[in-house]
Amino acid sequence: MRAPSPGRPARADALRNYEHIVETAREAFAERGPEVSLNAIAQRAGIGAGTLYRHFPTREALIEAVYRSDIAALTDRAAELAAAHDPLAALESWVREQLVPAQQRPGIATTLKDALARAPEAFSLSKERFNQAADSLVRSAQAVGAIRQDVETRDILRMAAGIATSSEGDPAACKRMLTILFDGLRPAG
Amino acid sequence: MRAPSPGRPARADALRNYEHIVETAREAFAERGPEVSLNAIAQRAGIGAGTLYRHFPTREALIEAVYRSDIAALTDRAAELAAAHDPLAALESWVREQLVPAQQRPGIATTLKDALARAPEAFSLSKERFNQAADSLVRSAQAVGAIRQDVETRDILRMAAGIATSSEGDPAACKRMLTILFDGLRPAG
DNA sequence: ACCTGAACACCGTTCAAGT
DNA sequence: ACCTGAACACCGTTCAAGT
Repeated sequence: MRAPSPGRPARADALRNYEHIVETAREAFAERGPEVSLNAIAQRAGIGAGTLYRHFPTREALIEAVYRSDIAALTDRAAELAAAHDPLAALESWVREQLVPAQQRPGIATTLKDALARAPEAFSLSKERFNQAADSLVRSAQAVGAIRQDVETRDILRMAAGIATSSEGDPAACKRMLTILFDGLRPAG
Repeated sequence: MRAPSPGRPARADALRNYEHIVETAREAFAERGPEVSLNAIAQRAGIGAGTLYRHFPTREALIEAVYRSDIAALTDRAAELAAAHDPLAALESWVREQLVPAQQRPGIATTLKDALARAPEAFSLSKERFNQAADSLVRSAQAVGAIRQDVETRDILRMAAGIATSSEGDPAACKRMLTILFDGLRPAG
């Protein structure tokens, strides 16, 4: 069993198609949501359906390519915050101001959920790096005793995802739930 | 604009079809998940697709009918727990032992999410009653100061839904997240 | 090597025709 | 009144045929 390896192709014309599909999909996801028909994306990009499917064997693969740069930005931002603030402030700021807003954009929640589920297999470098960045923030906060020891990084990511996706269009509710989450993360009394 | 009113029909043959569709759908959802084709359900029930669509104009309506009794059981259980325990124990027991396990069954999470979103319009009695039961548990716990005042019932339901659906197949993670939730619900310090 | 686009087996949904 | 089931416009996916 070989890995799907959805890498960028080498030949110039194939690479052009690949990039063009990703850009077209980005527009289509933004306009119509992440459930938009793949045939429609192919047609809009002016290429055959088979070309889309060879480059991106699953819808997931296409979504991943579209949001790869966003995942990378989240990863970079985590490192910046860790360098500039104390561990708890860095973690809280990252979740509240970067992760949750990102997950409220269509498509990216799916990607991050997938990152969380599959990263152990390390099939995608950007997802692996994302998980490591999140884990680093959490471990640092635990190391200084700012949050409880009996929590795992994926618990926080999952709860943040649940809050982000369930509070669509209600920022006040989102803030309330995040406050509950972070109060619940305090060291057990 | 008239309400869809997906009530049970009066004529005996139509009622028989209605009930048979619900039972067939219940089996199909359990076996194949809540995304199973409606045409497949109709065929399996031995009725025409049009009959299914007249009784249940949307997939949501069919799911609602299938899980109506489960919603009612959850509602009843809330009242029982409120009568038998102190408010915090009742709320915590209800969420941990009834609500979250229920949401982990396929289909019912969708129904409860819908209940939460639409209950203000009170278009379905069982959903309205469910929300009132949950609200009663939360208000009682707030009245005795057992949980924070600045939380709304729907925040708790949403977070519980997020935890239930994101922790599939990992009971230990589910327990950890529920502990974070309930610690976060303590009166603000 | 890579691409096209017709073709396949599906899907949700509708509606003329039946009883 | 209620039901049937063919028909419509789609969907994801594949693959022979081209370049």
